[in-house]
Amino acid sequence: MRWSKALIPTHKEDPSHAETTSHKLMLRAGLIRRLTSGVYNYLPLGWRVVRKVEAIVREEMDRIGCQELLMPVVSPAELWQETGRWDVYGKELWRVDDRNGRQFALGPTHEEVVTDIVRNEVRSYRQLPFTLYQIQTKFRDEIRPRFGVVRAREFIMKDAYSFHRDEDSLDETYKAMYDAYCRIFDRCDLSYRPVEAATGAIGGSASHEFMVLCDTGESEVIVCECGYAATDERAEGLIADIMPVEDPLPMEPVDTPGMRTIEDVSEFLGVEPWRLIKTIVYVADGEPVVALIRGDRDINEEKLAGLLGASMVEAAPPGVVERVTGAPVGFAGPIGLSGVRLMVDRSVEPLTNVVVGGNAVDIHIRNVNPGRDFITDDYCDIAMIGKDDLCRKCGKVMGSFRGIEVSQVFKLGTKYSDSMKATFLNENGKAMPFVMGCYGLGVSRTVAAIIEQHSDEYGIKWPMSVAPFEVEVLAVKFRSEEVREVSERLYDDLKAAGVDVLLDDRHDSPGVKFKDADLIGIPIRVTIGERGLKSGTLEIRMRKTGEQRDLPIDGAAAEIARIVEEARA
RNA sequence: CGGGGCGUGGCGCAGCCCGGUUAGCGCGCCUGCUUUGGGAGCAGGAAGUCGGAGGUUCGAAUCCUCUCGCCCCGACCA
Repeated sequence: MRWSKALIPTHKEDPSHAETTSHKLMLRAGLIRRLTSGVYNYLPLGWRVVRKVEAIVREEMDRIGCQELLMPVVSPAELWQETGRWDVYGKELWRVDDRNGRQFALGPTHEEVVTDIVRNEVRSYRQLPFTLYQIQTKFRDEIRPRFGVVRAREFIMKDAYSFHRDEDSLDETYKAMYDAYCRIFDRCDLSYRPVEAATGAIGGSASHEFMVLCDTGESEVIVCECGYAATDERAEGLIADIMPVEDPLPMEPVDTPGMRTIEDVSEFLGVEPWRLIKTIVYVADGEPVVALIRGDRDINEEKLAGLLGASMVEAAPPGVVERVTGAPVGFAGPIGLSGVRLMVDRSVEPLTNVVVGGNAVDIHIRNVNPGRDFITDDYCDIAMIGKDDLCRKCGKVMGSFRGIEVSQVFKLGTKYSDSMKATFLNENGKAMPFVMGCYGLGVSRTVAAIIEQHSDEYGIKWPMSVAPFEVEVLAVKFRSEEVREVSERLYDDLKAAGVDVLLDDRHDSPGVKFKDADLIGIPIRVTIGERGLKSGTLEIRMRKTGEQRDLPIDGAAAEIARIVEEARA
């Protein structure tokens, strides 16, 4: 490609509305342009990178025996209603109507569609297992798109779905996919970490996310030196017990007029928040549930939903709270409740003489003792992880880092095959639901993640494996016949050698061309100028290390092609 | 959805508070000449319904009302 003919619109100044490194550089280097909030054009340079990443993904998917296919972006509402996700997915599911008012979803993920294919086409256990994948534009109507393509409403994703006769077979593919993902991110030269993850709206029994380490990342990961790593939504920890040993005192109701929050009550009664029990009423798939946790901690709704086996858990509306507790919001407590399931976090167990809501207006109760004043069958973990929590595996204090979630894999089990009645016949002729796994990888997000980890104050430093071009031939003073001739010959020779090469043949001043070269970050820059030509040399410079040296013009193309070959992943 | 901010040639911004010639600046773009190893110089030039609608006024980029869009923080969320 010749720069003079290419659409590579670079900018000298940072765009005013971009905050993160990758967002700024993708705009400045002419990789992307915003069309509207959370929706981007991929310009030629950006698209070349996307294609390189896709190629790596395809190679690694094909290597473990996956088959590529393409499903439609648009799918009918009925399919989503079969699994209940038409309602569960919420506003993030981008819905559209056709001219007859029929409803459709723009696919955010394709479990329903792929399961529909498989239930119609696959009959026998002999055909199992297999994995289908696609690379496609996905839609999620994000509540707040941000950071350029990192959280976009329209983005490019690789999604794969595996089908099995049993859990063992799923485990095998899950492991193979996990390993393939490691190879993909290694080849993209990313520093990443797989971590245990929550399953969220996709559902299923186990899940990992691959996190690219990055301070501006949106996700928080909890890690322990023993090797434990999980997202903050998923992480389990031991909440340090700070309750001193006390003798239980008799319960005592107290007037707390208008004191509805932990903060209010804590201040009003002069007790620390951890000496209160927070009581929250939820509605889980239509059923009210009461959750208890130490007053200074928060409930993790994700964990609560998991333990209840519910697909949707949300804070109960005031009406439900009143019906369940007999009091308006702000005075709920565990004492005297009946006919409602009680979920008690482990942090409550060691508490003595604490304050709870009195289930009556303007009343709280002091000196409540779990086990004596209310009973639970079992203490569970429904706590949002906290800063000083200890590792459950080794007991040490855990740390955290921030990251960009570039992919997530799930063991779905039969969640979708059950609700969509997707079955195969086993050896005994019995209809069994497919056991499924699904495996997403954000391609466009991966591109941004690579930039986050590979840039400096001057611009991007592409790894060879994903660079839009492998070599840039920078002709200083392209008007000079000698320079032009050598540049053109090198350009042709490199192309002939199968190297992706960009020739900067613009009639601009050297400064402009050097700055642009640094900005777009092609791994190898070859500078051809009158200065070097006098001694029969050209200069080769590595963007990543800054290392540079002169090469004799004769044989330069072969030498450069060799270096490129060596650096390809 | 709550809070904050911003919409002025392609990009980055000034002007607005305190209304008053043809709305400016830097970069970019076009033409010509010179220049060519780290964002060149000179000369000439094109390009803006000041986000949109309504209002106040003799007069609105500027004041008022409504509206649309964009960004940030939060809530939320594979």
